[in-house]
Amino acid sequence: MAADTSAEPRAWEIVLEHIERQLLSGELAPGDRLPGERALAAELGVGRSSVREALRVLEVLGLIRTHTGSGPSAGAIIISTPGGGMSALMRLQVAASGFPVADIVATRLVLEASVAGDLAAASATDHRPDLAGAERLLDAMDDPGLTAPEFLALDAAFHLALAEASGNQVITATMAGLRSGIEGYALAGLARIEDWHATSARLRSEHRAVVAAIRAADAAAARTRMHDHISGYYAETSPDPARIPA
Amino acid sequence: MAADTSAEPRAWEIVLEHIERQLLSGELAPGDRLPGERALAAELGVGRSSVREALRVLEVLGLIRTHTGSGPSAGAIIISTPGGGMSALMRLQVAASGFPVADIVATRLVLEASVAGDLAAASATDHRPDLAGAERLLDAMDDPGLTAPEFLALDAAFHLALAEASGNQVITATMAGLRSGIEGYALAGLARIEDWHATSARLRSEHRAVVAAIRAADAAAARTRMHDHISGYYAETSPDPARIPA
DNA sequence: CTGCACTGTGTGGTCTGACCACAGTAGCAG
DNA sequence: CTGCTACTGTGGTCAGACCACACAGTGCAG
Repeated sequence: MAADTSAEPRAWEIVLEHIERQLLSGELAPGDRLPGERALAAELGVGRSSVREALRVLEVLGLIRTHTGSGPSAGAIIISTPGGGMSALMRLQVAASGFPVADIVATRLVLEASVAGDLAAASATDHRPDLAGAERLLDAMDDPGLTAPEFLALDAAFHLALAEASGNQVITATMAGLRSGIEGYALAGLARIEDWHATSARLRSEHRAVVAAIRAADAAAARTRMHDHISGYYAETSPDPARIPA
Repeated sequence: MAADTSAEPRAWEIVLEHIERQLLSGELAPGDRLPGERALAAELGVGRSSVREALRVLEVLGLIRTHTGSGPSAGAIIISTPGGGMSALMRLQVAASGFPVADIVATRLVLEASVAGDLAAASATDHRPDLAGAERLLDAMDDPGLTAPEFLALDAAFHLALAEASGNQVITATMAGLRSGIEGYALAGLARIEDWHATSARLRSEHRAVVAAIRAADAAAARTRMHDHISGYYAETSPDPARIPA
């Protein structure tokens, strides 16, 4: 119960905070190479294993990429791929029952409807969003030879492409994570679909309708169409139809 | 270019996947204790340091909590505190310039407006949301002796309380993370406020207005009031007024 | 002089063994 | 029965060793 002002951080936390500080101060920036593990350990007065634990965290969080060997691409390099860390977080939290699937779907609903509305609004300005990538995916989804899982992968890529078109990296990364979190459920839900051919046709038509609303700069339509699209698919594949997010 | 089907995962990934599998299969559930690090290492045929790297990741992600010593509370225990992992992720991504602050604010805007609207809609049903905690925070914010940082802390808690009242754990955790990511900016932005007394009064009045709209089951008003509340504060404290999320 | 094989060096990746602080528990002394 | 003392097992940390890898230089063969 003593008034411990220090709290004695663990060794790996020292490393993490050191790197975070250097990141905030600009001493380290994306593209830079971190000092070697041995050098970092000596510099901070901790063991190499503690350094490695911190680096492992940074790697999973999508902040660094490590390569063995020598040369300019070797070592730990600062990157910024938020999607990876978000996906790992969501996947594991779902696995540990920290995130109910229904909440993930509800969040996706909110974000995607907002993205669709924003894209439509942007279409009315001179900063028209680039939907070429998304539409290429829609064309690919028209291939009748696709299996259901292949179709779902393209579907996920389409939704992600819309998020990217919105330009909001946080929403893009979050949606990538949300999608990863429910990927298992999405695949399992396929079994609940009676007529895949009809469902696929409906999904494709809904996708086109969303894009059309965006291109027409009809924000309200874009929002509701995206909302109904996701909500409808979830209702069709959910094992518990009672708990459908509004 | 040989057809490597294995790809030889790294040792710590083996551990991570093992635990994730056990989580998904129900073999491990929140509250359970993981085997000791030495036992896990022996069981999976990896070194203890590799096990520790995986556990460190799980800890930062908010999936386990570790305690030294002996007894029922010692060891690594499965928990589910998504907020922690989300906060670390956002904080570090902001530090590494992976997440622009403007995108975080924009995301917060979307989520909080949605939360406010949903709470208002719920107020019209018999499942009225519990706003007692949020209102207690509002009362605390009326204390004229508060410093600006103290006020901001209560403000953050208030917004989080609303998210919690919505019952969506994903949104709650995400908002906690978003908030952590821009905490530094929020504190730095205080310097840009000319008349803190007036700003504080306005913020408090806006908070009350949002809660009033929720209680009145006026979803549209709740949404717009929350939207304007956040957007307005950000406009006041942003160093770059040009980039205000719509 | 050119080109290729070889060795050198530094990187992350991993394992092992050791020690520490800590907390509960069993056992002993009173 | 009470209270103290070792004991045991936990995570936390460190040091050292070895490996695979990839580049950089060297030196020999042509």
